Amino acid sequence: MTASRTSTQDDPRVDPPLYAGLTVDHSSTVDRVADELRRAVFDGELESGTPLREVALASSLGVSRPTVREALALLVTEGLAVREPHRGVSVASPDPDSVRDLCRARLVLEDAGVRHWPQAEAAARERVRTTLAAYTGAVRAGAGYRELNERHLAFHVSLVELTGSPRLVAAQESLVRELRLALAQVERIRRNAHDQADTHAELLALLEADDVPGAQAFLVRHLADAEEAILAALDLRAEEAASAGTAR
Amino acid sequence: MTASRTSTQDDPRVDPPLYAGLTVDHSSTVDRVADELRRAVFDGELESGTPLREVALASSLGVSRPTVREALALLVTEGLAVREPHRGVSVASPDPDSVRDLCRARLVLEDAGVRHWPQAEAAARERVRTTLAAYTGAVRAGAGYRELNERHLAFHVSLVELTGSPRLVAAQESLVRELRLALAQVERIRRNAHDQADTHAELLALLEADDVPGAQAFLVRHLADAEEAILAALDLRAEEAASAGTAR
DNA sequence: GAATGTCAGATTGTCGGACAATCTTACATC
DNA sequence: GATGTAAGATTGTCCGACAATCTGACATTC
Repeated sequence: MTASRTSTQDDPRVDPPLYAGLTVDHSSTVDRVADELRRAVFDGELESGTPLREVALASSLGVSRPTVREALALLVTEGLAVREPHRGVSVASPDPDSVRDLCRARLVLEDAGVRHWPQAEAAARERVRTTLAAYTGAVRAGAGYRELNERHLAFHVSLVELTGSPRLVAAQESLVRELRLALAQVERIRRNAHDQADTHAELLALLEADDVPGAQAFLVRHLADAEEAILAALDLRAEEAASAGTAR
Repeated sequence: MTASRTSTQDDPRVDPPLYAGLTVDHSSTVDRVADELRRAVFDGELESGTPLREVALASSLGVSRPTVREALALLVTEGLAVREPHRGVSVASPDPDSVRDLCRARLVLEDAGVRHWPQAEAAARERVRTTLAAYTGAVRAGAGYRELNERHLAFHVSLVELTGSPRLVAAQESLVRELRLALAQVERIRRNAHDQADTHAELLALLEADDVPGAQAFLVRHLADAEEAILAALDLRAEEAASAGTAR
């Protein structure tokens, strides 16, 4: 309620629609620390399970302990880290059950978005097209697997945006964040992202043809495939970790 | 991922299934402060828009400012309060757009739950029945409107539990929390909750008959009615506030 | 008279230090 | 082998302090 504590402020006092494109960074230190931690987690610099010590992070980042604490609390509510009372927070470790749940949940949200396609606002439909174009463009440009993941997940978020519901989009973004964590942990080993640009183009084609049931069925298959791929990679990663453990 | 920082811990070290029913309150001071604030908000003690000053709350609750800050951060992430940079946090004020979004979003989640009825686990189905029974029981017992709201919303959460997805349930609980806030603000004026026990019984009957499409259609109507009722009450409340403002 | 500059008060954002409570680990004891 | 004890580390909570920022009132300038 009373949403939008966002940056851009359209103040009614300033009459002319001037001063567009001017923005000031209103981010707090806590936000920047949280951003840095997220980046490190997504980039695989922080392996899953790694403890995030408050004092160490504070001195390392040049901020105070309360600031780090607040940032860690953010990560915890986002599901990127877990807090065990009196034991501190550590990077969350994706387990198969979590991945399965993530995929089931996002199927519900993305399916809702696809169903809304006919009634969706033109702007939302256009956003689906542009995010897909950005994805395929990145694929053709031979972008790194991290950027490909970004673009890929952005497309799936844009599907939920078809519902026009900010809260559903927020929920999807939360799911995608956790998924990104899982992917980051997986891709520390297999440093590649599937090229699924064609697959997604096919999905969009079905939508453009107003074939909603077809798009739904397509989405079900696509997400099932994705789930299977992630689980397989996760399994492979667990095996390697186990063999590394016994070898030691 | 690696969920459950919950209270009950099933430790594999203790062999006999003894010590059941023994629990220790592991809640932190922050949690208790947050609980108290939620209660005050839901009970209408704190009107929407009321600023939540850190120092005042700290001295009033007998805790330190950092503790209050952390609790307020929790409320903000839950959507029960909003933080404006350098201006502090205040109780969120439900506006019509938010209510519409909440209803649209929960329709997606609850509809997903209803669709899952045939494949849902027996325990989940049983939970729907028990929460409905608790609701109707409370209605017959002439419970207060607060308890009725609790039971009513619990039923709608139980519908999402049919999906078997913890994350979807968490999302629904978040939506319901915001809805509770809106209802609390509305009911400061009209201190009554609709008796919708019969309506919900009808929904369950459709499910028991495995008439999923019927249940879906029923749910759409029911949620549309609920949305309309809340919006009307909200409108009425806004009018009273306006007239009170001009009268002063 | 409207826009702008300035100041004081209030509140938050961030910091540093401090201490108690708790967990872990290792060691000692029965 | 189970239990008790001590040390070290880490978190949970608190206090005090200061800078940054917002608000509002007042003075200034054109």
